[in-house]
Amino acid sequence: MTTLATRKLSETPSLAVLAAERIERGILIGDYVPGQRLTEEFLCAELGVSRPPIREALQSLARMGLVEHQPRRGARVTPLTQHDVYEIVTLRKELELMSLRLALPDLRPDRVQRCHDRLSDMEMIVDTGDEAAMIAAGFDFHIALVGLAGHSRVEDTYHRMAMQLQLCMAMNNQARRTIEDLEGNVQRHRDLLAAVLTGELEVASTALRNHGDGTFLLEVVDTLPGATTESREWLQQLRAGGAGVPLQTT
Amino acid sequence: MTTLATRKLSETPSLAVLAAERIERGILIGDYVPGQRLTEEFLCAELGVSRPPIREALQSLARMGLVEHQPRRGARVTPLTQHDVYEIVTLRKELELMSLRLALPDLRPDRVQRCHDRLSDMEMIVDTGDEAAMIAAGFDFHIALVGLAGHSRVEDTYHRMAMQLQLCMAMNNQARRTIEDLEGNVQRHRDLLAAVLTGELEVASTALRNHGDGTFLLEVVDTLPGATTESREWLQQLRAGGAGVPLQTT
DNA sequence: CTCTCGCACACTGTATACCAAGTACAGGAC
DNA sequence: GTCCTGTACTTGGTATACAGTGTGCGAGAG
Repeated sequence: MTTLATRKLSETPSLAVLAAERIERGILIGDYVPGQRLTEEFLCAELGVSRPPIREALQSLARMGLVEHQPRRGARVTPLTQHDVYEIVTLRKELELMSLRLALPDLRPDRVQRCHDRLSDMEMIVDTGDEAAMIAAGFDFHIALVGLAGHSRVEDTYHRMAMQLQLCMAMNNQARRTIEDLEGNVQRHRDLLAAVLTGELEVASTALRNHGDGTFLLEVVDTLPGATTESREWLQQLRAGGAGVPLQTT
Repeated sequence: MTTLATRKLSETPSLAVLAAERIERGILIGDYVPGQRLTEEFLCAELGVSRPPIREALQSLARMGLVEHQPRRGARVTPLTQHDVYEIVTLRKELELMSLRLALPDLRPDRVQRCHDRLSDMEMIVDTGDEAAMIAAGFDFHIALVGLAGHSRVEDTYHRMAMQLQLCMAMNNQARRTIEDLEGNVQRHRDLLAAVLTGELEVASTALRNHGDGTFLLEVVDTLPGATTESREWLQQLRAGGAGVPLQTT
């Protein structure tokens, strides 16, 4: 057990934060699967910390939508429904478009630089071949992209959404599927950034639309429970218009 | 002190939730003003509960954006900047429009009913003359309106935003300003719902635009620190186009 | 054999006490 | 007047205890 408490306490990230990171990673990696109960006692033993920090971490994860809190029953990894996937994907598109609308009239050099930095991170990961890291880095890039708008609340919301989308991908991974080509993946993001930096809303939003859809989810999404009228309709449209759309998501 | 622990335990809302409600109310009423430190010990004494529930409540409020948590310094009521107000108002419009786009093609009777219910609540409040309750009820109505889309993540985000907007209004109240006419206020919301129920996006979004802007904030927003390029530009546009726009917000 | 009731266990929600570490402020030295 | 230092206050974390509730299992009835 542990390693958590062994990190130097002086470098201030609280144990609750560290615990949250660890659990989050466990969820996104697939160590903890959707529906699995996460009892406080178990996590205490696993991470070597006492209950209060664990409770705090679980709250934080609940806010990110990665775990669900049931009143006297504790927490479990959020079991996503088809409707959830619909919500996540539609929210994503909406937030990205809103950000572009806000950002394009006045692209700030420092914010653009942040995008380039995230792109550099991705390039460095290509060599390592670390697929999980590439996925995470891809999301960081998208967050930086949304950050172009300088709208912290939108960025926060996007961040939460990204976590949940990663959870979707984690479920997908279990159903066998990986990023086929790391370098190609980076190139796609490079192209997207270039399109955004033209400053043309039309160009940027088109690039965004073609960049990646929920298409990669199509295989798994049918197996999920919790279909609703909305989710079914969305899925139908996605299938109808999905020809020629790349299979990547991040 | 107290009354909190005296509520029957059997009806299960946890002490943390109750504490959060109480503190939230204290903030929105103006008992606790922006920037004020909220020490755990003080709140324990005030609410008659121990530290763990208080800490949990503060976390929850931090997530709603009503308090700010500083690493070793504790929590304080969020001191809003001009940029924050800009973000809140723009996010609001965006979320409401998104909801309408999603909802109008297929208005569900049960969700519409919920809007009517909230409207009824407002009507009942007219007689009591309780201004604070009217403000809260107004927000509940708007949340129900957003709920027409059946998109829980958008609704959640809207809810958080609404809390922060109420915080803005609380600041405003201190600078003297109240709802002039409760019945008129209800009527405005009645009209808005009617416009939405036409099912015409154009009609609905126009009604939304005219329903209430950040206009009521114009007096206070200048006194706030933290102006940015974005917030200044927004404010300018608001002033330019603001003629004839009602002064209400909720 | 199946269904239901009830009981024991497991876990959360809360309280309490306590320690370590960091921040802020006041007072003194230069 | 400025800088430094020590002290008080507060948070972050641990340990422990306990009550109440949900869960699952087993025994007994039909």
